[in-house]
Amino acid sequence: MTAARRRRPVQARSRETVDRIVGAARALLAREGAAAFNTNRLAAEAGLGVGSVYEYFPNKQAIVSRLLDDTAEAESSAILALFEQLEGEPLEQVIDQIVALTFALYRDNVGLYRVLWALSSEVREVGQRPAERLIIGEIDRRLRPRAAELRIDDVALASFVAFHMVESLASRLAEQGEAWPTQVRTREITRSVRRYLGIPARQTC
Amino acid sequence: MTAARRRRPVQARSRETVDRIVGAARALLAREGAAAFNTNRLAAEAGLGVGSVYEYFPNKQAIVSRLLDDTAEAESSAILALFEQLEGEPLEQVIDQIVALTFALYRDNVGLYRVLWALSSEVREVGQRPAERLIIGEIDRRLRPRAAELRIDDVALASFVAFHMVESLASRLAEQGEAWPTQVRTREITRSVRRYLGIPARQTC
Amino acid sequence: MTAARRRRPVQARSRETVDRIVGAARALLAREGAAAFNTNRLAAEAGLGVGSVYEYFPNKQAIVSRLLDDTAEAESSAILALFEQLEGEPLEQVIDQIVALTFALYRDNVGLYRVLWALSSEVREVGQRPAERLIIGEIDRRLRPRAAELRIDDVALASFVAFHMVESLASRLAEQGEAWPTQVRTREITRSVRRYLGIPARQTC
Amino acid sequence: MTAARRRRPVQARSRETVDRIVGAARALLAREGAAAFNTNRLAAEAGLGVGSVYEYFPNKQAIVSRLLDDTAEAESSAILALFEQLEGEPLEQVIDQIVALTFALYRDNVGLYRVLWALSSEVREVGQRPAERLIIGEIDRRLRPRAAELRIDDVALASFVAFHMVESLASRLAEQGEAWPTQVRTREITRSVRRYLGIPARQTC
DNA sequence: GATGAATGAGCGTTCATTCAT
DNA sequence: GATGAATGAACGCTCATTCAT
Repeated sequence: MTAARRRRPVQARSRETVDRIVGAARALLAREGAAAFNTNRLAAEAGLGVGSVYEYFPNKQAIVSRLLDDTAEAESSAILALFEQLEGEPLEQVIDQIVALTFALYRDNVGLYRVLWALSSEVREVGQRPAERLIIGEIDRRLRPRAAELRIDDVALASFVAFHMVESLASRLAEQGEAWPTQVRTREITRSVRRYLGIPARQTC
Repeated sequence: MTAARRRRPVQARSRETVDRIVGAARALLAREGAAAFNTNRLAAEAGLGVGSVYEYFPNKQAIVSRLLDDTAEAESSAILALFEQLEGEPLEQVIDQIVALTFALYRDNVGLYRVLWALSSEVREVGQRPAERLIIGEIDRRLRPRAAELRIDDVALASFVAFHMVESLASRLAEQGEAWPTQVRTREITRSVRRYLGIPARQTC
Repeated sequence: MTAARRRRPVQARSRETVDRIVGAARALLAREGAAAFNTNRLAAEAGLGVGSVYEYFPNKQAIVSRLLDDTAEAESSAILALFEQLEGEPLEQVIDQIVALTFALYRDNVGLYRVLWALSSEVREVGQRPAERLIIGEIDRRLRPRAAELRIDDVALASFVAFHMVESLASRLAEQGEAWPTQVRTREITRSVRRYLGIPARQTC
Repeated sequence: MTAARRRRPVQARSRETVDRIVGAARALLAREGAAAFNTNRLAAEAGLGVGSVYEYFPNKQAIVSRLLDDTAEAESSAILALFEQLEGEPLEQVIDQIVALTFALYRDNVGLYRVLWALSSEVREVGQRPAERLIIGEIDRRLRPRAAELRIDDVALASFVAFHMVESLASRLAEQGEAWPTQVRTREITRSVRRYLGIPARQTC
């Protein structure tokens, strides 16, 4: 237990320093963009020496990857958590809520994503991202029981399209804050997926 | 007229050189990627001195912007030409053809776009791109007469969403060549927009 | 005596740690070369923290110097021991044996010497190395009684030249394993010194 | 001819710049040692920007190699020229002159060689250096006709040993300016080779 | 207008050394 | 005495940009 008490703070310190670096990277990127994101500035932003950054990350690209992974992980785990929470709820409800959450997440992170995108030339192909596969799987699982009723031939394709429809419309509409209010934009995304999946709109009872 | 005759060749020469630079940039980017794209390599690829490149472009970013604009312009003018050619055709037909063309364009250019995007961290806001506005305007113009029939409240929003739905699904599905055949993917995009716009599936009733 | 008994183990511990560091340095250098020889790697190799290395050596150069000294000391003490063992033997015999030993030592250590030399740009002048002086002194002592007979004017010079002739030919020939067999190479070095010193070839007259 | 006149100055300029870099490298190395030899200091010493250095050399190591090659080339061509000039002269004469030249060359360059040695960890093996092979070949060519008379069994071995004997004694003795005068030192090297090769000393007629 | 040698700020990265624990 | 996380000066090298020709 003494050993544990001794080792724990060290690990905690490490994690803390890594978090400081990642946090500084996020802040720097958000505040000053990709052009200002260099290892010396990053270290300064984190309140560390450059060497310390390299104590925890093998190179600059690894920091970008970490940021990319962290952000994707945060988003997908939020979405998967909501899926879980909505287990058993009717599809209509699920769509409403997932769309609202996706939209909110994009509104907060789309700038960061853009910059990260620009920094990592070697991006994983769409559809290869593990988080994406999990979410599409979740959609697939809910769609499959109602496939016949909704006249969906290829559930995998429908899930893929539904996911990307929500994700890309959310990202595109997230930037249109001046043209339409939030509620209008989310309702429009909801309507898109519902109609795509052949789910009758609630209002037309 | 004498003056014009004298200036014309010079301007023609200029245009030609600019085209050579832009062409070389496109070729270099396609062949060796964003990392190899620097002004010295570009000048060599274009068969010019570096100085000559700076005679026609104030800086590197201007070349990237020009490439971005040229590509967007080529795409949108192809789409706008198709719109014009389909003037008077029923919406159903128009959607089919435009989707097919958009998908084909994306399949060919998505690599170049990715690389250009990575190079220009300061990208114009979505919705600000002039080509995009023109296409959305074209959609708007065709949608407006049938707005009542299709129960579309906000035609501008519907046009925006329809455009981005096609564009983003095309870009996402363009990379899924191994999962589904081309025809299946384009049909699915077509179905998405049709359903979104409330156009009944049986196109030829 | 109590004080001595208390200090001794501490000093013994110190010596042991120093030996561990020096041994690790030698191993690291032999295994991975000069480029991989840095204080962090060395500490890891020695199973110590970097700080501990600095407890025993003021800086990196001191470790290199120590290694250099240790190796030179090992070599020269082997040679001096052989000289002592051959006390009273005829010069011809002594030369044979010393050459054979020198050649063997070089064949084993030339790689380490090369690497150490590359690491220490500030090397002592030739002739200043204490071990060298001792060996040259030993040669001098044996040569002096026979100086008249061998018609040697300047015994100090002859000793210096004889030493360096053996040492440098040994180091050069040590790398020519593919061109000539070991016995041929050592015989040639022996012949060189003998002739230089004017010792007639038929050793056992 | 106009083209030639135009191109020539450019090539001349290039060569001049390369020479400036090489000269600066030599001066810097000689004056401040290996530790001060870095690309920025070198560029400053040459009165150029760092970039210009990299216009002519792919990396730092290439400059060291160039220096090494230049120095070896200068030395060996001086020696080979002397060999040529002494064509037909008796071996005794040749040895005298070659030793004197070698000694003089070493006295001037031994410091530079030491530093270059330290900078290039990946040094060519002894015996692999092309200049060395040429000189040994030259010795071999002169020794062969007299091999029987001098009772030399293996001319190749004798040439190798003679070369390295002169070279290494020259380099070792070059640093002993305070112990013995130049003439004494060169005479001792000459005596060494003569005796090694079995050539009777001039003085003992 | 064209050239390309020259530039040098600034990058990513290393590693000898320190010092709080 | 031991530790190893933290440091930051300094390195090798790149490449957008300039300017004398």
